[in-house]
Amino acid sequence: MSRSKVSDLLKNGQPGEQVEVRGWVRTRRDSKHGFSFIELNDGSCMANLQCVVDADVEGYEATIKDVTTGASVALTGELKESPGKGQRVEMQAGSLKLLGTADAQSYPLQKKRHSFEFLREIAHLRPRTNTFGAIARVRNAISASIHRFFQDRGFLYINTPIITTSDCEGAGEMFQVTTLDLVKLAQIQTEIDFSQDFFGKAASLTVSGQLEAEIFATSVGDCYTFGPTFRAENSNTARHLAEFWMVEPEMPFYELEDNMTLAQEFIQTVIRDVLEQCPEDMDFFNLRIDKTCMDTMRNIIDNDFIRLPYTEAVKILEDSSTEFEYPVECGRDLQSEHERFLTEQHFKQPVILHDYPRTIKPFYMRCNDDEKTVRAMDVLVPRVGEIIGGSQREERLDVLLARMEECDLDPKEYWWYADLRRYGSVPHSGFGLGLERLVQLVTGMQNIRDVIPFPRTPKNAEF
RNA sequence: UCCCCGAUAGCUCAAUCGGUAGAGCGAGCGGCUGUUAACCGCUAGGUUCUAGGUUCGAGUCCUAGUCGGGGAGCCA
Repeated sequence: MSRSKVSDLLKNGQPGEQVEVRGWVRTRRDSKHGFSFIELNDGSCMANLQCVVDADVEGYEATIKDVTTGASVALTGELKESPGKGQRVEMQAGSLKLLGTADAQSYPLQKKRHSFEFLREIAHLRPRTNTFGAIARVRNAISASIHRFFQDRGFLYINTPIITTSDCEGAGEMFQVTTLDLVKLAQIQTEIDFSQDFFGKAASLTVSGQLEAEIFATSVGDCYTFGPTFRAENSNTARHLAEFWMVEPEMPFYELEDNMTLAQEFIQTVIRDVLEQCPEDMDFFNLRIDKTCMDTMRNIIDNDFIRLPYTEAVKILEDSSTEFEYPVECGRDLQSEHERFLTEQHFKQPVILHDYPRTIKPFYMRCNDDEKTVRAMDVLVPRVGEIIGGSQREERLDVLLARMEECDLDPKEYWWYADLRRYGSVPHSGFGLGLERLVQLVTGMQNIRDVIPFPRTPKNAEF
């Protein structure tokens, strides 16, 4: 007999079927009338399979005391209509085999609610809980949907490098990558000679695949990257990770408006897919994690995102009667509280802010004719804030070089990036979406450390 | 990195003015039960985050540190 998955049995299993299941015990309830209920979970879905094990079942006597929360077991038996409430079918076990024990005294996961802070300390066991199992399934559905969205539109999936020697892409502090013997170098005080290092120059982990993606956008056409990204910022918030996953589409012949349209369709399509594919997990999040979760999803799916120029956003904020801790000032970046006001209170739906002051944006964004703003866009969503940052790229060589100078960057370091404007330059656009922030948005989870299996943050890389 | 708050049983928390360390849940044992957040009784379980200091006496006050939470900055 081959192993069935619990999700399949609960959905399609018919009374009378002989089946085998394997998984981990969530809880056991004994009846002194000589049988036990075992709630078995194998991670395939939120729900457990209730298995009724009579005392005369093979393996019962010898093992039932060790069939505790967390233990792994294999069960064979017959599916039956369940007389009890809470499940359509259950298993009447014919055999019980204990695969691995879990000492009840020391097993950290109890039959009770645990705080997310505590579960973070046992990240190797937290996927066995309802919440983290659901997050894993939803995150998977999101990732698959992301690929499907782009593949359906003929985008090429491009693998951009993890290790880079472009030392300043204007996107934050970088993790250095080296094979130099740091212990030895610390003992003899000397200048570091990076020509002796593995790549012959200083190298780091990537903070973005955008510049490389532009190479492919201007050759093979629409493309996207989807991979890990590293920022060595000492940021300690519920929205930042040192290692996170980013999706970066890059499209030739797209202007900013096209970019905004793609961003909206992208988010809406992925959310629609998740609602369709993970209904039970989403019910759980809506019930236990964030009661407004489903309403927020519906709202995002059903409405066009608001498109709002930066200058008009400033006006709205200035005209509002709300007292902000930090005053709104044209020419400066908006504070989190301002962004939250716009998306959570004023519009109550996603907002795409665009055409920001050039002084607060990176060199590669396309300059507007007003010489004050650039074709940048940020997609803001309720509760999570900025989920997408993107722009139309500067395709005019002279303007790009001038902007590099303005930003104190050495054009020599970006010779190949400038070449793209030197030979067959075209208007193009792209954006970056933080995967974990999207998972946060969909699940309602408050802390980004809980929507990635193994969070990396300052002072934290245990698992 | 900055501001505020916190760290006490396996987990979540309480402990008045500085005076003998407490509950619920979980666990063990027993009872009851087609149960499903099961229920009832009993039992065990503590270097009160770390290092100093004040005091006759510190979980409680002071200093420094570590880690966590909320907010801010950086951003996705």
